[in-house]
Amino acid sequence: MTDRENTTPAGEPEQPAEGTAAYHHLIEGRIEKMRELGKSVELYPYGYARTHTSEQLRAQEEALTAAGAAVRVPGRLMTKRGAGKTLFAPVQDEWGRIQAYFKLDILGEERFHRIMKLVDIGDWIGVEGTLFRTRTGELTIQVSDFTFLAKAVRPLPEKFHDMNLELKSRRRHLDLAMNLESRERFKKRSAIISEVRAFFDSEEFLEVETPVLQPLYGGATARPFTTHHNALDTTLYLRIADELYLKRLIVGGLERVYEIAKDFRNEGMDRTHNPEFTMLECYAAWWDYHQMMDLTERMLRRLAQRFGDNGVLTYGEVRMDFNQPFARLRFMDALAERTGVDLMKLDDTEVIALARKHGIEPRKGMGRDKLLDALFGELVEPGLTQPTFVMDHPKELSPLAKAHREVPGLVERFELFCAGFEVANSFSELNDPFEQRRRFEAQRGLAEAGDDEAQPLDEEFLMAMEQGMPPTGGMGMGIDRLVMLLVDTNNIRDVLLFPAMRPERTGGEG
RNA sequence: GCGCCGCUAGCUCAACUGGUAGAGCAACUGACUCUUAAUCAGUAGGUUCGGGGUUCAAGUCCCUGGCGGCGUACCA
Repeated sequence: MTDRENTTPAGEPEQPAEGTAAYHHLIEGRIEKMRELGKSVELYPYGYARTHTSEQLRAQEEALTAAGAAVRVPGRLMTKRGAGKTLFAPVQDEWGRIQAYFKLDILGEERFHRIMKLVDIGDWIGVEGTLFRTRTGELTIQVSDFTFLAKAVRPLPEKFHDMNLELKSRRRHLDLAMNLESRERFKKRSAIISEVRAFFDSEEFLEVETPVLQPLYGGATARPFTTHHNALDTTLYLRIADELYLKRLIVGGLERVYEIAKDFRNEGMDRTHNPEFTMLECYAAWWDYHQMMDLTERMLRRLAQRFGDNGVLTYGEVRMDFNQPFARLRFMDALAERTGVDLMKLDDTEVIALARKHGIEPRKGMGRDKLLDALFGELVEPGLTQPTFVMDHPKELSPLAKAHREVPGLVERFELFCAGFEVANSFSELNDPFEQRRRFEAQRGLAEAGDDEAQPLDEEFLMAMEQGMPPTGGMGMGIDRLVMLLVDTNNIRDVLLFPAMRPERTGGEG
């Protein structure tokens, strides 16, 4: 939209600017009708005594019809199909639509004129009457009376073309009003998150909350958002992960904790990345990554059974069967298989050569292990369509993971891949404070070499670990990605009610 | 970041090698007492994203800025 739209402040619709734009004429016309309507009805009443939702009417049709029961249903007027002295108009509530039938004979001149001429598409009304089926078989309310509930001064979008993704994302209220499948998708997101909570509750995890505003960020490799606290006159960061605080709770003796919360990462946005996103993290004392793997598998299977087709999910062209035991693949084995080389035996220059051979140009600050990770992303990840655990990653990539109990240079970590993208990340958590300090120091080395995502050393976190952290397994899962998988979309904006958008402006300076 | 494509009525979109900017829906007027993308007749609605340029003439060509989509790179 342009600034034109902003010249009609919401607070004073009585005095629309004398604009030349047609938009004003549409709004002016509606305001004019509202004035007329205001002479006979309350324009903004305080509530409505509903007896049924549209969904309940369908479910209880037989009983309601037999009894000739009067029902009262509020909703939004979606279209008007007038035929002289009658009017059919579907009324839409959260659960769907119910058609209302207005008839001059029944309503009388004044009320019929009101619905026919003064109530606009988009307005909210409550209809009262009895149920019947029309000649064509549609369940309909024979309206004996109706109540005006709220005015739509601004018209809704046109009804039978799809809005584009930008409009849907920027004006989510319109998307939700016009597209019932969009509503269903977001309701499903809610149901998925509820199910995740139910799962963790059943596994006897405690849901906790940790700070969003942190004096030091950590727990992931990413650039943070920075803000300032006035009273303390200090810099604070929006968290990039919950990890370091949740581990302090483990130190404190809470043995199983989880958190579902927003993380913030100051990086590029695209089809699969939003600057703020919802993360699940969980930690369990006495567990290692094998038990976390089992937990993750149980959780995904439960979600696939509830939200998929008996444990089978369809994502684009891909069918994923979550009933079968998930594949388990070692990071190095997968790379060796795709490259034909045992990478453990290569020195650094040979790794660089191999990366170049596969089109990966080493960037500043990219160590050997980051190159391996890039190679993995390039060669292996796209092929991981069925649920697959990738295990035992190089150490440098995972400064918070415990060294592998058998293979030097690796850590006990897994990532879960489905449909080619990462769904979960987990490790046997490092709980040796001396080793943890050395890992932070190594990260500092990376930072000095130009890696601006390297993790800063967190002295307070180390202090907690020095006071004794039990053996612990941890796991993180991007909830938005999970929802994308379960609702079968490849765009994160389809699963975020209000995805980040560039602010709208009225044009450049020239 | 980079590359490609796009931005025209409230919404969805047309407009040939530069030559008077159109349609459907929405709106307005009228007809119609079982419609459902209701139908029929008529009316109105435009700073063609902003700025600059070339030209007798620019929605169209050039420059520049804004916003979006897709691809690509990094990250979940």
